[in-house]
Amino acid sequence: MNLGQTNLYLARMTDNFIEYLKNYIPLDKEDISKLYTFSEKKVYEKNEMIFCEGKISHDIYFVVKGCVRLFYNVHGKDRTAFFYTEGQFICAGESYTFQVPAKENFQAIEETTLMIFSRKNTDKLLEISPKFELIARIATENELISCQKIIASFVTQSAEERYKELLNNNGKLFQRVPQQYIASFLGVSPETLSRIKKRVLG
Amino acid sequence: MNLGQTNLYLARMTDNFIEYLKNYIPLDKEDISKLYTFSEKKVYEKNEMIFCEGKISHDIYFVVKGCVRLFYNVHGKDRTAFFYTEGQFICAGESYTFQVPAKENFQAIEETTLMIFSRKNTDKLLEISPKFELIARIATENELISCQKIIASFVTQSAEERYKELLNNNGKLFQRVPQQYIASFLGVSPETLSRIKKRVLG
DNA sequence: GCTAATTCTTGACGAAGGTCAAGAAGATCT
DNA sequence: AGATCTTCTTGACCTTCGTCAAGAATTAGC
Repeated sequence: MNLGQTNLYLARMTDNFIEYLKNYIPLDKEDISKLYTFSEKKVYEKNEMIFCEGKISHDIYFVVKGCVRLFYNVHGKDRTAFFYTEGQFICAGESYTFQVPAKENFQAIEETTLMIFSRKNTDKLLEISPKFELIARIATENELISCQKIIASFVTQSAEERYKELLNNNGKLFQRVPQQYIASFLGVSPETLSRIKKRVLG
Repeated sequence: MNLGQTNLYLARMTDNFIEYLKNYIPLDKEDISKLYTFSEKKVYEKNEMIFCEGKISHDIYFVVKGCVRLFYNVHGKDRTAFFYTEGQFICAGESYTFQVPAKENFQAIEETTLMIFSRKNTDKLLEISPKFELIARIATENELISCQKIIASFVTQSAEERYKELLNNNGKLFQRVPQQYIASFLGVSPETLSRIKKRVLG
């Protein structure tokens, strides 16, 4: 791939970012230019760590392309709690909000392009225009809704039911995410997920 | 209790509501008067249903006094997923945001006083002043953080560990909430919680 | 394309949790 | 306070899941 192609590729990815935000609210050229001024783009390679537990989070990330997993460290083993794909914001909420050390780890599962908004820049954007405040609120609301659904699934469903639902609603995830990560997302061991799969798919 | 006492009591409860909001942001007299104009206070008796699944949610609630449980109906049995106490907002997020039928049920566990904000009034408040937009965003952020913690606890902890943590961080809940509700919140049967209790407390 | 890692599957076994049922303890109502 | 209803506890049994270990399949690196 030559440089010209690479630039074209990155330009398209950046457009995706704006397209995703336009789902929330219309943006004019000035808004878009401000977004670029107050953000930074970064490409992470497969398995690269984006953010590690113990640090204080100063950034909000937006997935332009790729897939990120959120995992926690439990007695040396890691447990995946969430996946972020194109169009989603990533943030270690408690650490970012209250400036306490984070328990979260974020890792790129595949080559992943993120827009990064520092706290300073985010605050500036929120001040500049109520549009960005609205985007922030809607993005937060959407993430809250998906978190509430996950909790509901833990309280109301068996591991097998959660597996079936994930297969129906987000089956592509199985194509891009190692099964062991999905297992812990579903709250079971890799071996159990393997057996559930066999049982369900025959 | 005579009428005079009742009014005094309700006045104090209402002040609590404003006090809680002042934790988010300073409010002047005009803000406070607007909040009263665009909300309604209602007292629910013990075990009274506040909102039932299948309906479309048009309201956000704020707990002034009392305790509310969120539960889902699973094959005729109910599973408690969350408790709301003084100072928290309650909302059937997906239903309220996208106007689809809700899966959530909200029930008062004790006599409970709520401030009710209709969608219409909420939108009006958000338009009137960026202060209310800020309150909305912070309240949403806080609920998101607590949801993320719950998911983390399901993914990283055993039922016994979740029990111990709840005992440490929110032990009062055991004084006001029937144990069977806490059991399903922890993701286990009432019998299992009973055994965990015996094991942990001796 | 071959080798070396890594990941996934399978079996065996033990630990943990669910269910049913019956009795104890606690709450509620008049 | 006594009767009734509900909730909590306990035991027995069974199902499900986790763990360990070994082999199969897939992926990654050279």
